Amino acid sequence: MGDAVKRWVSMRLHDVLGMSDPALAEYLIRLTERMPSMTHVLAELEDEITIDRAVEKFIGELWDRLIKKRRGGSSSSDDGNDEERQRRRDLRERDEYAERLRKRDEERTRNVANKGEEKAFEEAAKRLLLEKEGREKILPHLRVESRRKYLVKRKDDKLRELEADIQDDEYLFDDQVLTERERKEREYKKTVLKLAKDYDRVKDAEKVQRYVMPEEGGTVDDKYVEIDDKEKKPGYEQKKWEEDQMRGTALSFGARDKAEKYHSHEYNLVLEDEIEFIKSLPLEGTREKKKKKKKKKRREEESESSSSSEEEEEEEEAPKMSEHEKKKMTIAEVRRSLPVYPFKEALLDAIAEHQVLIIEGETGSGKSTQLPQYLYHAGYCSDGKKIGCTQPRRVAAMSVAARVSEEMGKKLGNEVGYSIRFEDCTSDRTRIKYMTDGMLLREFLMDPSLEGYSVMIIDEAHERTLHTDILFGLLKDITRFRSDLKLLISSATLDSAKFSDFFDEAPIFRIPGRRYPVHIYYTKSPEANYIDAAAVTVLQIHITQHLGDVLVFLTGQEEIEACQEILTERVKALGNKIRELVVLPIYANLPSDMQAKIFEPTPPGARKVILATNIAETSLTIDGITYVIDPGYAKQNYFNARSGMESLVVVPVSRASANQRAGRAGRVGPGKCFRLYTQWAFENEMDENTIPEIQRVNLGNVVLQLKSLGIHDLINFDYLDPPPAETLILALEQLYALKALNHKGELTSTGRKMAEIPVDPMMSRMILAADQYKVVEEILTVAAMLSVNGAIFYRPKDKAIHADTARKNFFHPDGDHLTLMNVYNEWEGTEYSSQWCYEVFIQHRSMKRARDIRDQLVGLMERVEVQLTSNPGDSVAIRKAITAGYFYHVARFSKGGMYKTAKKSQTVMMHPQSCLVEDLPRWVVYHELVMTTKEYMRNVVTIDGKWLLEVAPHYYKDTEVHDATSKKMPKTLGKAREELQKDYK
DNA sequence: GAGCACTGC
Repeated sequence: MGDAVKRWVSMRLHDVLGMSDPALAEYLIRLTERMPSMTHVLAELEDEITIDRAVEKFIGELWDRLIKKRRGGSSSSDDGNDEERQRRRDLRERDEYAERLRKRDEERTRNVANKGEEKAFEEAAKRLLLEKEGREKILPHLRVESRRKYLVKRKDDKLRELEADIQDDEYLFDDQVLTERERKEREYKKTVLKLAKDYDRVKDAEKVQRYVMPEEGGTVDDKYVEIDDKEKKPGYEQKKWEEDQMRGTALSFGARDKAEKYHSHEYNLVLEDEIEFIKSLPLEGTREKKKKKKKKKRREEESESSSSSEEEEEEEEAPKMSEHEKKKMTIAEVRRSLPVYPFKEALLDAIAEHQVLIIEGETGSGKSTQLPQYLYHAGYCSDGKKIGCTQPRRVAAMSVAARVSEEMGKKLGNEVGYSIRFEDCTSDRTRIKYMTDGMLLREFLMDPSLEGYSVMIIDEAHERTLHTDILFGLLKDITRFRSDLKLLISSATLDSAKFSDFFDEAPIFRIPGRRYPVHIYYTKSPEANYIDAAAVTVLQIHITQHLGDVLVFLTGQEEIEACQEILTERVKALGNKIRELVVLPIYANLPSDMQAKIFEPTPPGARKVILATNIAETSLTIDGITYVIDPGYAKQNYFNARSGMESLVVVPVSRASANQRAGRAGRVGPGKCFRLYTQWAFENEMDENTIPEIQRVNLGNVVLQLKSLGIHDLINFDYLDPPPAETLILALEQLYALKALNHKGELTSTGRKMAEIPVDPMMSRMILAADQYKVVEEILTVAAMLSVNGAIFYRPKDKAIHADTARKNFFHPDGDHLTLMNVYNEWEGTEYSSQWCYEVFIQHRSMKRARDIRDQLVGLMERVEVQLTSNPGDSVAIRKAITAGYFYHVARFSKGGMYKTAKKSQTVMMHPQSCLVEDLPRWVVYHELVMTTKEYMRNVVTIDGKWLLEVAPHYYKDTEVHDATSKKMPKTLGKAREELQKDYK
């Protein structure tokens, strides 16, 4: 390192900073040498000194000097110089573009303030929704209240409840470290129970059949074994130890039913119109049916042990809450009744003391709604800064914001607001802002240090969505230099220790939850056919158990339909011997009118059975579920970076997920969960937690966003759980091929624009390329339709042929992308008619979504400085634009109806639903590869091989496009990988 | 001639 440079730096430092120091000079030189761009140097310096124009200029000069030096030292060719110059010009353009964006954003935020008027209508609609929610909020409190009074009168029942409590407590939380208070509480409960039991033993137990602890060798247990012996003699010995394990959990009858009974009863009192409660009828004429299946005789016991006559008498005594009393429950009282309330002060103290705090509490503790309010009133917004709170789902962000605004007596969108895709309901007055996690990630692009916030709350962190995981790393980084920013991570149990470790041993604050006990039942032996087993269990419950709806978790549409068939068939066979059973399916792709059915109240005397996918695990909650049946499987998406292929596979769920499912039975009262696997399997075969999304998905989009945030080293980024290196490398490689990154792995101006468009990189590249071909409107339609994940065409089993012919009417000879475009355009022609959708077997909901996405993309075009051009008839231009984005996804016809990918010569097939399946073209571009029974290309267009040279000359060579036998990987790719890997080592 | 769990920007 030349002394001349050092001298020069020292001298200039005097001018710029008014001070100089040899160490500082050396530091600056080293830094500038190390950084990939001038912008990076400035970013690095930002923490230490204020960057003004003088500093910028100085660093620019220093950069130039060192670059010249670097180049002078090496024997780089003119080519290299050109490349370098081009690179620097591009970086400059990129930064200028970013600056323009920032300015535009500033203007826009200023305008937000006066758009309040148009929102009035929206507002009214939301308030209606809110009112309903408010009622739901009050309910649990009312229930607790009436329960309290009731219990004073019925000590007996209270003891039974206590029994169940302890059992649940021990089962659910035994493996967890208890606080002193919790332990004492449990001890106390046990003592009380012991006394009561002793008392009971002296007395006689003639009327109510009491639950008996297994170690005491109760009658229930004896019967249990007896029946089992009779029915399942072979294999019994082998299973015995499993049963021993099971005894601790699969018990408790009379007491449970009792509790359930009176809860339902109260519910009746409180809810009147909403849920109709029907007294459980004496069961008759169903005994022989019950015996049919062997494994669940425990439940038969229950039917025997509970006599309904006694309960009726109790109901008379239950307290009735008058209308007047109900109205007296104010919002304030509801707030005070939440489990989080007693901890308010302690919580605020802890937050004041620590910068990062992990808050552990089950859903229902009120933390999502109360915490921001506490902080708000404690003055965290006094300096005009905001409190942010992220949610993994849109509806959650919306409804929580609505509730909080109601509680605070403010108009939604003013002090309390929310921000989700397609809908920004905030103003410059907003102090408490709820948003989806992905939205906060977007916000990072505009405000990388979150200057506008004084507190950030990451809610539902245990769900570990891709976006929350990324946020963890970014936020951890920010807290290092923004000591005034408070970070709260809110999670439901289990993971909190891990979060604490990640955030440098941040303290954990525990808040108790509020959930009713759920009893877990396991099967004795594994079930070979869990669909059939689930159906049988449903019938068992229906025949032997008190009324209460049943929720069954299945993996997908196909299983749900199969199960539905079995159930209706068997119910028909049973005829009028049993009560009515209403079977309802629910999965995301089900048309919305059919989805809505699950929320309709169960008809009097009937029982509702809901067959659901994972959608019922977190995304939607159904009231009135008392029984959950969990076969223990779910479909999960895995992305294989090697093949670039996604596969949807059925896997056993994790223990965390199974517990979440069980919890769905305990929302309105005590419930039961029947697991169609053994306890041994639960404990030994299932994973503790579901593999976090970040390790299972394609990261192209995320990598681009992180790059845009100036995070260069993605391999060593601070992840809570790191994604596979291969996935990152593939993402980098693709971004390089798409010219979003240059050969040094820096973000290019194109990349910066791509990052603005909320779609996958290949798609955003396609959109930008459409500018050149003057078909932006068309490509946006294609992009929007592709983004609605394959849920456009509705294909009911009974009308499959009609649906298929309807679909064929949209076919475009050039491929599926254009077919989709046809669909959209025709729909647009009908003025977005839902009737039309219904007639041609198209899902209206998906179309609306496509329209939303398209509108957003259209709005973003100005932002990425692209003109809205259109040329609907130019199929070639449209397909060229598609190819410009998806040249990575090219396949060539090989033989025997098979294709080979241009990239890795993988054998792939045309998807049978594609419009090109009849007449296989030579060259195709596919949107995605899916692994089902075979490796299929889904959504395909035909192209001309020669276009590849025009559209991606850096990626394809002449020979590859013409010569059918060529199979080598293009050289540029190898080089790119090499270069990138070197950079990230 | 097959079959798309669920979110999110």
